[in-house]
Amino acid sequence: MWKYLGLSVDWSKTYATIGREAMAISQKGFLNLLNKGLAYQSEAPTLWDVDFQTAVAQAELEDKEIDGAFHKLSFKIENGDAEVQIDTTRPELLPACVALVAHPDDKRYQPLFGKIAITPLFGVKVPIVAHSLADPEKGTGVAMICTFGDMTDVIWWKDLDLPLRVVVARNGRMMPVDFGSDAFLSIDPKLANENYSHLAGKRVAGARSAIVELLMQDGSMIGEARKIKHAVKFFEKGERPLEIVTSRQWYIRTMDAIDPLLKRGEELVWHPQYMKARYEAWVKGLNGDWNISRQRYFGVPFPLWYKVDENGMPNYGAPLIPSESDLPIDPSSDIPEGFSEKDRNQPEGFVGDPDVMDTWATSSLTPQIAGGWIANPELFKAVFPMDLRPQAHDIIRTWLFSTVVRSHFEHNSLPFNHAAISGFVLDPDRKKMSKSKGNVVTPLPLLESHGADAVRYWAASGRPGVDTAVDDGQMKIGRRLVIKILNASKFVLDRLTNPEGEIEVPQPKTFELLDLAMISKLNAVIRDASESLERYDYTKALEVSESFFWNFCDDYLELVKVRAYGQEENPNVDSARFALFSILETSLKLLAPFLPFATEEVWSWWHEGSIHSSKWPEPIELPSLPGDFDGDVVIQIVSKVLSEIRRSKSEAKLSMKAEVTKCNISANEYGIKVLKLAQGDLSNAGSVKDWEFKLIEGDQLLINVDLA
RNA sequence: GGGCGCUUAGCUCAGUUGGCUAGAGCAGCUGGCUUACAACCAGCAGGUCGUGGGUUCGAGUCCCUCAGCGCCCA
Repeated sequence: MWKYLGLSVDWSKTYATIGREAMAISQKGFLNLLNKGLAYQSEAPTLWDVDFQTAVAQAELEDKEIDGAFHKLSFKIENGDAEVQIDTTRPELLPACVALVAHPDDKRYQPLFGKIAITPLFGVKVPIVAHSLADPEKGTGVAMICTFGDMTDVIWWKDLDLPLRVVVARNGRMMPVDFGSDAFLSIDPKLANENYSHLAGKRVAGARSAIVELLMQDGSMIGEARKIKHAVKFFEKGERPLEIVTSRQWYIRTMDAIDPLLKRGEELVWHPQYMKARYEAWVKGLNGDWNISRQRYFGVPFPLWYKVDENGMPNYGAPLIPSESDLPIDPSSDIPEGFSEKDRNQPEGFVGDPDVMDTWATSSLTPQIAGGWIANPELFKAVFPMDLRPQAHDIIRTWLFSTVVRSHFEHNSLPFNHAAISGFVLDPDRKKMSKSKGNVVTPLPLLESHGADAVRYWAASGRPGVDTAVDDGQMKIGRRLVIKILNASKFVLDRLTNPEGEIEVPQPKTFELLDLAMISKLNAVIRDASESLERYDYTKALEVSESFFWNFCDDYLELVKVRAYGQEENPNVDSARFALFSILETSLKLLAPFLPFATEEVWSWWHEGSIHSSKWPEPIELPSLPGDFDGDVVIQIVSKVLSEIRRSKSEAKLSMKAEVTKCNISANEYGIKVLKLAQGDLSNAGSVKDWEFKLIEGDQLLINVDLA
């Protein structure tokens, strides 16, 4: 497909993010972080997908609005008859309740702070506490704090130094719990365990309906559940809300590096510039270190083992680290130095780290992988930091961000100097494509029906950062430009072909004003297109080149056509042919990045090598325009007269070939000078038999056409 | 709820630091076989620049308000 598109790729320099090389680089990168103290492991509450059975990082989260319901529960207060009512969307976590919380300024509940409430069904004593994150507007204003219902529970647990009561297992089921044990002290363990037996082993959703029934029977649920919509965290690929579990995970210390990472964002040149804001918003919004552990089968394993003590407990504090030259390793099959396979998973032996790395932990090293960080240090030195990261805007927070993080820590530099952020390709109705909607337009059929040049022409009309709909019309215009190039090239080259069939470009002794003016316009286009490309404004570069070329075909080519045939008496044939050739050759080069196949085809008509490895055009050096003539103005004046002649014929519904008996011009001295110099070409192009010039003051150019 | 972007002709889009009567292509309409091209050419018509204010001699452009659309995030 890339070849079909005409991408100029060095196929000897491809890379993959799976395989031994990528694995070795991921592991080396990780070990370097570990050595610098920038990677650490911690036993902490982690967002957990119960279906994928793995931890999930902040970058992979997605909030989804789902249906939920508030359940109003009544808690008794110790030593008295008073009650307090709470609203919760997750009644099944009642056995995990560790406290009740209200806002410190909430007058309704201030008298309760410091008192003890007793959970219904389970008889667990929980303190009533104050915290500013409790929302007085939400439900009754009192929330129950559980292990862990959401990220706010984690904050409360940390801030308020609360105990843990884990009831949800990593598989998403209610785990066995013994009420009466230290963590689950209850005033009535027998009843608590009896109630819990209805929940144990059930999935969260099943446990919810079971406990609602128990609460109704018990009388501690007030009224019916009230349906609400609320935002819940999901793994972006997951189908069930995330749970929060406590587990051992590896982290990269990004939180300490927020300021330097913001500075990296400043250093990077963004195309378009405003995309930097996305990066900055993401970095400023980070709320925890980057969790790179994943509990999956497939992935790059952490290259570590742990010694196991005599009781069978791994010593996570002192991992056994392989030497860099042994990378990549797989701790589940490779053996740390000083041990043998029979020591695996044995007391006094070792155990491999069971986890693998987040895929972004590898993708964040793509510049290192592509640059041959380990295998080809010379190449790496030459290409790193890279010039350009091209990518779409949706993965600024993942791919771009994580690559910047790794490069910052590993090399103290940016991974690339420019980031070109593209928009999405939308379907023809400007809707985002998605597999579920079935509106995906794949590139290959487009390429087959319109041709690669036409598709590229359309694609180039999408400016950096701007979403672009699949547009058949635009591709047809590209197609038309391609055909125009072929035809115009044929005409120009035919004029330059000598009897031996070779292309011969004459060096004129003198130049016609019109030819010089056109070349000076071309020079301006070269400068404009080059500058635009430097700014990554490829759309502008295409636009100026295309409109110049179209103009060249419609006006200039018609004007010099007859002269270029070389049949007139004493016309400056060489000047016309030289200009035609120079303009064509340069236009081909200017359009080559956008229409690689058509331009290459034409190029091959008289060249051996590829146009794509030819030199980018520079302004053509020529004798300057005589007197005070300005190229733009000259072309403007001549075109104006030509188009006036055409308009007259069109209005008279005549053929363009129709004869003009006399063309009457009123212009200032400058205008008349220009037109007299271009008179021959204009007469040819407009079939004008006679001219009359009248000198007038001012800048007006009046044209009166007498038709036969 | 926050951030960013978009809103200009029927459609797709240009429009630089504010500066002549707001541009292009497509579609539409009227014509034309013209020795590169009818897969083409010429011409014509088409806009209250999303709304409402403000700054200015002057606003599509700068500032504020509101509305609609889109993306990202909470």
